[in-house]
Amino acid sequence: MKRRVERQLEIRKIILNGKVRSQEELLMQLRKNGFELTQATLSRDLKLLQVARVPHPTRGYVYGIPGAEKDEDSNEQNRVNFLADGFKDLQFSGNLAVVKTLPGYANSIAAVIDKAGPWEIIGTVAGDDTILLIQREGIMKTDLINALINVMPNLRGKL
Amino acid sequence: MKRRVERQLEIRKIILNGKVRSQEELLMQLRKNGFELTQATLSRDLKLLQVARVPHPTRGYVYGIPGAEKDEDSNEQNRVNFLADGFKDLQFSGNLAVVKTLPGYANSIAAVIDKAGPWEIIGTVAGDDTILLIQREGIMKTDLINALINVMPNLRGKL
DNA sequence: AATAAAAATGAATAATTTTGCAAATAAAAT
DNA sequence: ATTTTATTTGCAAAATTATTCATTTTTATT
Repeated sequence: MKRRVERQLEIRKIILNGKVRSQEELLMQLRKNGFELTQATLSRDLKLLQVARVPHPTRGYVYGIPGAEKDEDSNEQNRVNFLADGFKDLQFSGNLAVVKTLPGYANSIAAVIDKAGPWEIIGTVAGDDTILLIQREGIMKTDLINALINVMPNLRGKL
Repeated sequence: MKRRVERQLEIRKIILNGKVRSQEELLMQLRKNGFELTQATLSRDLKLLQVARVPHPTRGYVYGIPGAEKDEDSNEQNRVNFLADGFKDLQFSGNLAVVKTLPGYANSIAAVIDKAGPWEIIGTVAGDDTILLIQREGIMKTDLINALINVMPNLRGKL
């Protein structure tokens, strides 16, 4: 399962070089660089990487990454790390904790938390960019913070 | 030749509201708002406006304007006033406040609140016609109400 | 190591978007 | 006002991209 990661890194790299007009074109490039795959897989990769096809004044359409500028990571654990980048803030009120995220990240992050199912958190409710965490009675803020770090190591330092 | 400009402005507005997943969907919205056109024309408009279809972590694909995020300002205030019309009711329970809105307004209104980020409110979770506001510890109801009025002046009198 | 479970992939197909072209509409020129 | 020129649009077809389904490959478990 190494190939997939390498491939997506390569895709990012090519995209950031900024001259791809279609998936077919990108596919050729990838094959030239030794990656075997079909357009179907490429489409899925692009979706995962959030690469969009944006209209370009002179070149018709060009693939590009709206937000990012950097490169690296992708795979299941890295997906979590990646999602952690969407984390913005954590605040408490009574037995509730409120996580603010970048738009659209709340559900994914909440899903990660749900899946891990830390004992300290008895449930989550996610909107688009906000997650409500209901913490178990008797839990201290630091316990919950540690639980989150346990689920998403990358959060260390952001909390 | 006025219709085309108006239409494209309308498209921008709808897009910036951020919930369009396909041209068909956008087309319906436009028709509902009194614009007659086909999907082909829409495609061309989107190209002109440089609106891209970007993969969204949770929503599949969403149309958006990569570069844009700002402008508005004068329009922004109008948008806020407009959205305030969707407000229906406010009730409290403990450190929570529940806002009821017309169907479909919750997310937009919550977004306005989030953007303003009043100190009294530490987070929001929005569904379709309901917004949950988590208020900071030690805040009184009147404080929260005033914070809301501050964010959306038009609410004065409705609260 | 064998088996079960989960994830990734390709082929084919469906869904969506773009575009060539002719017709309609608007603007400019006479 | 009429003709000429340029712009805009819809239709239908082409091009492109996304997804379904079956299969293979990888990862986890016993």
